[in-house]
Amino acid sequence: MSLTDISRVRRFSRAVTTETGALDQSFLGRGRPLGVARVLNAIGHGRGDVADLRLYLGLDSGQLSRILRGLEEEGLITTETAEEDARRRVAVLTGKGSAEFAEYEALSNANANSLLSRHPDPDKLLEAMDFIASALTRDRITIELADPESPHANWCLDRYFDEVNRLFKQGFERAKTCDPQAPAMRPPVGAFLLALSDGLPIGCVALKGTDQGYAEVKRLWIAPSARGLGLSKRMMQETEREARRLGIGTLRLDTNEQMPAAIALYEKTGWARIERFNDDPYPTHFFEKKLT
Amino acid sequence: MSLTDISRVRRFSRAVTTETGALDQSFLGRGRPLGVARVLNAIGHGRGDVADLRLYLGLDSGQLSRILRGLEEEGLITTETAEEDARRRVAVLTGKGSAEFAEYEALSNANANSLLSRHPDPDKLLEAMDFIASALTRDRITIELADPESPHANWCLDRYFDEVNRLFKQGFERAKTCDPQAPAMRPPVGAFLLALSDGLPIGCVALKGTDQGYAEVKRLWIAPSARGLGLSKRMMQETEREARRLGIGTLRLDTNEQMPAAIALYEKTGWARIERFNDDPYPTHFFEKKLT
DNA sequence: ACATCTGTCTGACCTTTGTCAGGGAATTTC
DNA sequence: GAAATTCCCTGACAAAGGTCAGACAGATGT
Repeated sequence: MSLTDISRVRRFSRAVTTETGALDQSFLGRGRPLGVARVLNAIGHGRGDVADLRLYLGLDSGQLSRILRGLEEEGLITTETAEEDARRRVAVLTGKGSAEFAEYEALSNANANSLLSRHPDPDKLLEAMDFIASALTRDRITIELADPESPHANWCLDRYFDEVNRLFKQGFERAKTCDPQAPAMRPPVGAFLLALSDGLPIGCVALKGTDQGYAEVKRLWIAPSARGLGLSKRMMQETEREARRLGIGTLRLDTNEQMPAAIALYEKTGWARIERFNDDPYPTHFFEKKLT
Repeated sequence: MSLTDISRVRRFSRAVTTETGALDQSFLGRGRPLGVARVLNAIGHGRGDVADLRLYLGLDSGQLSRILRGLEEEGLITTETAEEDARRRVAVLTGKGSAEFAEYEALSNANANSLLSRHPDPDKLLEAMDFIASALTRDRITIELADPESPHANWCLDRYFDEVNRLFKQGFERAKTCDPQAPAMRPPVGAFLLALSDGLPIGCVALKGTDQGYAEVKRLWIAPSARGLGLSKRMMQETEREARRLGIGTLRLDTNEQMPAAIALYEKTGWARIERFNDDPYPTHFFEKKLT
């Protein structure tokens, strides 16, 4: 790695710490020290569990305990013992606490908004941010089962169709293809998987159950910002695992010659070329994989 | 601005603070509090002036004074009164201090390096980082006079020629064009300007003096990561100001039809199309501007 | 039933950071 | 040359962050 490259990284990190340092400042606008504000925000984001908080914020048990007591005295939270284990405690926002949390959220949003609107090309800035965030949190991307009609799923599918439409010379109409119905992508016949990075969806894949002895893999999509991280391979592995769990023995999929990266992936991971098995006008290549 | 966009910005900022938080941790590996380490590093980077330090690090005068005394007791720095103003003090690294500073630099470099080498496509990551760093530090981009043969200038010029070569279908050979000689780009006949963002060069422009009653604007280049920020306009304004300072009354420039953005800029900022005034094979458009 | 482990809380203590008023020396202004 | 200003230092104090040993209650294993 050349020295210039390193100084580019360091310039980035200086720029970002200066900026996000200013972002931290916004937390101070409400007369509460940073540590306390961070704890309040973490609780607001659903991390009420004390042990979880300690881990997440890297705080000493004594320190966290004091901060929690302080918040309790302010009337912003209450603490209850957890049901499943009476040693553990869980912090919960009171009404006043929720209002205060909302104020912090508004501050954060306003900050993000002003950062974005100061830039002449916000879309490009967002793309670069997504790319970097995906790169940095790569080790923390999770793949989870989701409902095919949930907002996150729809967000991904919309992007998928947009992209396919742009890619195919002849265009792509959702009505003409065999778009799987939601029930076929739900257990026990099928599944829908989302890749989440820090809570935001960055990829999806569907497993569509059929009554013909096989299931189809469809709608594999990875956000542009998350490509090149080996995520599609992970998604496919998870899909196979899910298929096994559902007792499915044979997987099929179709794809188009204009997606060479996808085709290469399938060929590298044990999929076999087969004859056309449907009359969808868009796909040109057909694959099958037996699960053992 | 949509809520999704805002959550994308916030995801970025969380990802980055987690990562650069870990980077700050590295400063703690040497048994010194963060504030002290920051001061030592700033001094190592040439910011020895006490008033400058205070401004740069945002420290209270009392606090900085205490930190400096601490570093002095450790034998890492000495402070001297400035020559030009005996009230001001300047901190200088001792031999031991330089060694310590070098250790911090090595830590930082190793950190940046590991971040980069963990990524499958470091070049793309660097580009995204440059883009964001330029966007965030936009208000702090400075334009300075530089020597046309300095390393920074050469770095920019190399990139300029690379890019022109890629842009022109017929290619571009530095030998065939009228490449101005360095002395023509130095005062008192000409100038060479660099755009610096946090010390790194991100653009250049040359003012080439001639003995024919006008000067030529040449080699206007902005790093891809810094485009769209209105920087070329600022560079051209600075060039005109510099020309006035040198007593130049007429500016000329040539450009190529394959650079529509540049042509649009010239037309919008008071340049007039004129006849070809040289026999350089590459340019297709010629402009002139009278300075009043 | 007993010992052991786990999760949280408390109190004590220290370091670091943040803030402010005032003093002394050098410089600038009039 | 006197007054005002600028720059750095000092001392005092408060707030916040960090660390640790021990107490207590609940969970777990034998």
